Amino acid sequence: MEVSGPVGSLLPSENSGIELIAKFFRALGDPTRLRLLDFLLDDARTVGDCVARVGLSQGRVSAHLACLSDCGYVSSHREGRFVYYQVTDPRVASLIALVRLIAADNSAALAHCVRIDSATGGGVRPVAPR
Amino acid sequence: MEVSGPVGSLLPSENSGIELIAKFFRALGDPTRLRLLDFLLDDARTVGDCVARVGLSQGRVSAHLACLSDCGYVSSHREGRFVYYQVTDPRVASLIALVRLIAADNSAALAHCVRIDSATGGGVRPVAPR
DNA sequence: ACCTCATATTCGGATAGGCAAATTCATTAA
DNA sequence: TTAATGAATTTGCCTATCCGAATATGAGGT
Repeated sequence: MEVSGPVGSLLPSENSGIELIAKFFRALGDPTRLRLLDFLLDDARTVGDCVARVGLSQGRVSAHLACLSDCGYVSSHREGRFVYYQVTDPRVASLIALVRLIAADNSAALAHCVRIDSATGGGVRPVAPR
Repeated sequence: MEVSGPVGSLLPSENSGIELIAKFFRALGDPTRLRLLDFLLDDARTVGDCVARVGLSQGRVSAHLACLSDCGYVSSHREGRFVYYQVTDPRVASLIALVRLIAADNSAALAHCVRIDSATGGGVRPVAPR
């Protein structure tokens, strides 16, 4: 095994590993999931709480939470009819904080980046002016 | 004005700010861009270098680099006919390293998360077995 | 068993965003 | 100016993923 190069790669050597990291980032690439994550940093909350918080349909919120859970950003436990979700890994907060810092220094350019669209999402939109 | 809650929010209060953070994450949610970023951590490279590295079309690579640039992950400078791209913010490496750590502890679940698809992309695919 | 409430999954529809190929723009050499 | 080369943009196509609404599943109460 190599003793490690001068700088080497920060990424897994296998394609599947790189794809996982990308997936992991994509999980945080949605405003709703970010809001949920933020909401779940302090306390355990039920799906209903989350629905009230973000204002989307129950089904959609449930799916978002499942996604965050699959990716390991939150953990969940059932209590009777309720399921509680919560961020348990303290590194998650660090991650968001770090990104906030970096993004803050580039907010102007970021805002104008059209290669990644800031759309509202795929939902019901008024008309789309051609 | 509030003096700040017990923990408060890690996110911007404005929707537009949250959307920016999401955008920022989405920029890293693509395997090709991750590979490029990794490639650009050590030295400045031309678009041609990057094309050779990732093996995609020149146009696609150029667009990916522009995206990374817009988001502030890399900076660029022209030298004659060549344009060099490079990661200049050391926090970018920290960010990737941190995510690697967190993702590593959840790789099993992450790999099975179907809510975020690991697809190869929209390009030319052999056949797709119905 | 049956009903109710909370959560999860499925369905149909629309946009974001990835890819290659072709085209255009920019810069330097003849 | 014209040709050559590297990079950026446009075009057409295809998949990922968002959304709400409807439906299904799980747990507790009657």
